[in-house]
Amino acid sequence: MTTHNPDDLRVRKTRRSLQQALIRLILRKGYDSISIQDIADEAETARITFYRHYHDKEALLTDCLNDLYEDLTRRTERLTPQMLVNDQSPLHTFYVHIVEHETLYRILFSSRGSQTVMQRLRHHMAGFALSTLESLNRTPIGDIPVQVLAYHAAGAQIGLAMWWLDEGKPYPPDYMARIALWLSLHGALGAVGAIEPRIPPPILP
Amino acid sequence: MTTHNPDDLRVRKTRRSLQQALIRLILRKGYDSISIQDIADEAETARITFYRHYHDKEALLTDCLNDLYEDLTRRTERLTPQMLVNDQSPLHTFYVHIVEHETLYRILFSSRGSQTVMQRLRHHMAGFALSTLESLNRTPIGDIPVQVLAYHAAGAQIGLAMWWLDEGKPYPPDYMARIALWLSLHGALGAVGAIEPRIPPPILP
DNA sequence: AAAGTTATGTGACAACGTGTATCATAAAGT
DNA sequence: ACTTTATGATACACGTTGTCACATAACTTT
Repeated sequence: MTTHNPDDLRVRKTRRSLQQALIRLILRKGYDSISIQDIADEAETARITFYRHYHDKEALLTDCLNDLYEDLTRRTERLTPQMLVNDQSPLHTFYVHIVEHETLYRILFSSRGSQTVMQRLRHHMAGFALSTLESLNRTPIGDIPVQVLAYHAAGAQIGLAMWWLDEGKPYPPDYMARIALWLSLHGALGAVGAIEPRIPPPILP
Repeated sequence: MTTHNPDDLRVRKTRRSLQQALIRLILRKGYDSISIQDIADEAETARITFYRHYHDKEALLTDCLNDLYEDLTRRTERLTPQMLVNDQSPLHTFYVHIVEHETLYRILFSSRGSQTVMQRLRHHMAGFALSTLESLNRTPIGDIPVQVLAYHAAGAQIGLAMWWLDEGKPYPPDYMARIALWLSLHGALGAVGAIEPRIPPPILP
């Protein structure tokens, strides 16, 4: 496969066409049933041109998702301690992003969506959780691994967002963002007002 | 497609062969590169026989995973308040189950796993969270919807388990079960020892 | 155990998707 | 204007899919 020059106008135009074509096709008929020929037709380009830029469908999808994540990351700001209690949290950005790209998120979350997407999203959210933890400027007690903390929170956010879309967005995005953050911070016992007794965390064996 | 009698010995034998063949093949060469012919060869049956029982590869995989899910449901018990602080929680059952069926869970959690089964697993975990909340015998403060609480916790558990398998099981199952439950109960602020000030939950708009 | 029923095996088929090759053409870069 | 390079058109070999009849084997029923 010839290595194309990414700065060439033709190359950039072709790749952008292919990416947008894939998005449109995913919205129209789901990911799995899409063939390379479909993408080429939709992008109004030759099938062989696809192979000159991407090895397979997954590679193109990855390219698209990178853009989506870049867009999300660009908007996501670090969480400062003061921001923990107001509406300007990165989770708010997340929920607004979901609303803006609702159809796409809906398909990615559904049974027709790709699990690869979810995995990437989980890593992304875990990274956000890690930086949030850093901004708190405290280390976990009881030798709780930070990774455990991060992926616990990441899964919680994604699972909640999936439920929210499934149910047809029963609550507004800003409420979801605040309650989601609050729950991750204070836990279920905080939610039921059972603040005592505070049981110490399990110790690593 | 002829409707086969599931009680017929030949049918049960064939389906079992196909299921086991798929598992073996996934172990050997991954899911994506497996063709129907491969499955038929491995199961020592004719290719057309596959089509007489399953519509496609995904259907066979779903069948395998449904069995897994049923097995987990059978073993999962309600969480009593006393069980919250010891090792006998359903989460312990969950992690032991993952270890026992590690290969299948890897598939389920991987990029090619079925999102449908994942969705069912999420609902299952959410139901478990709901019954846990009931056993606490307290209602959430600040009008927090119980569904939000449940799916927040469910996502956290599944996300954490996925990370744990991805990382090659860096901690023992019983530690994971206890830390997972503790984190859902006490939250991230509990994990960093920041118990005050206790910020009240957001109010529904 | 014999007769009837039903699942499986064989071999073949068209349709489709994939990946690659060649050569001419168009569009970019210098 | 000249050179370089990406794209388009066409074709090919190959593997996979889904579906036929028809014969045979295995199971169920009496």
